Amino acid sequence: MKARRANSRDRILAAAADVAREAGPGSLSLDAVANRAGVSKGGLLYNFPTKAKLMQGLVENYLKEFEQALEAGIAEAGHESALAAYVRLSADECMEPQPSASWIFSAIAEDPDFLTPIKSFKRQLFERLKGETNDLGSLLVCFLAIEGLRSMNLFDSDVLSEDEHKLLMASLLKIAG
Amino acid sequence: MKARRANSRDRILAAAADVAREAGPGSLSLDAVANRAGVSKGGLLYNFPTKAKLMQGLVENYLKEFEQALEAGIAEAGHESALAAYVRLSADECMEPQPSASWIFSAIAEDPDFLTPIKSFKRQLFERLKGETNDLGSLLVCFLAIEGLRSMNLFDSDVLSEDEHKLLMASLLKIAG
DNA sequence: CTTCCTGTACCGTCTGGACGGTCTTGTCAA
DNA sequence: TTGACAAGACCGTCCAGACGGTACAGGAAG
Repeated sequence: MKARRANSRDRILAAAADVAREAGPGSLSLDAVANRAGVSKGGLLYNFPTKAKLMQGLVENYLKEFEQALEAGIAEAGHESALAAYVRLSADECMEPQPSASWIFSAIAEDPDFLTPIKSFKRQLFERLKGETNDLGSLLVCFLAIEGLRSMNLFDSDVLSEDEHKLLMASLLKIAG
Repeated sequence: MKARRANSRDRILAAAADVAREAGPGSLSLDAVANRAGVSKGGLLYNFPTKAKLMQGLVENYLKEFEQALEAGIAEAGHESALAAYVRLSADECMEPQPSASWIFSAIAEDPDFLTPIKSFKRQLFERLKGETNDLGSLLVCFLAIEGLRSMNLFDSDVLSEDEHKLLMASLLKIAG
């Protein structure tokens, strides 16, 4: 066991996400995160020597969890296409009222380059989906629509009603095949 | 003549957008904007008494210009659907390599509520498009895909190649009818 | 003894904003 | 026409506070 009270690194990461969501991305300060995580500022700085490292940790953690969920979704889907699995996964994720990733805005404010890993991950995902279909146009539409859904969730937009959300998902799954 | 050197208010707004784009959304300070606009900080504060007012001005200006472009696009489209005009407009806008609106991240960091007018504008737009079609599913897919495209542009994502971009637009226009 | 962490005190920088002053322009009575 | 003056537009300086980050003395656990 590495830590006395269950991995303080993860607690800090979770706390940072909480602070960003509840107090707004502009209020993500080291002090606030330390307080929220039940850790002293020194302890925080011990795990993440700089704010940039914290952001980087947030990004890496996000990508790791996303990848796991995606693999699980694809494995579970069985005969369905990977695209369909991705659609389902994203739709479920975006159903939750909580944006859950508004820390991204803090990261961008810190340095826009923090997005680079996310962008390359998305490109990889797209390439992968591309290899499994012969209708590139439909894939593009689907992929981008999901991207739009994610963006709306990120911005905490309530532009779509629940019914519309469901209809959208059904339409996408029909396109995805 | 109200101002000596041609509307300093607009110059400030443009300067703010420039700073956010070039120095990053986290570096959008009043000083930086004032310098960029060729205006003293006092002069800036005269036009926008607080940073929040500046952000508000940015949002309102953005919405105003968007609305104008949209009306022009629709009028120009003639027999085409409003949705198709919206698709074209957005596609053109997102072709430009410059994100052009990264100040939005600064606004969110300042206060997420600055997005409210944008959200309600989007909802209005959606309702309007809804009234002009009988295929809600297709509208949803189109609308969300455009949203995805805008988000990618905003995040300065180069996930899509130019060819893919064109193919996407063609597919969307086919769906939009 | 080392690892991991706490707590506190502190520093330099930057920021938003308040403030008083200054220059220009328009108005209007004489 | 001119001179007085008010209002508008803008400048430059100053400041309290918050922030990221450092330094260091300690303490519990293994």
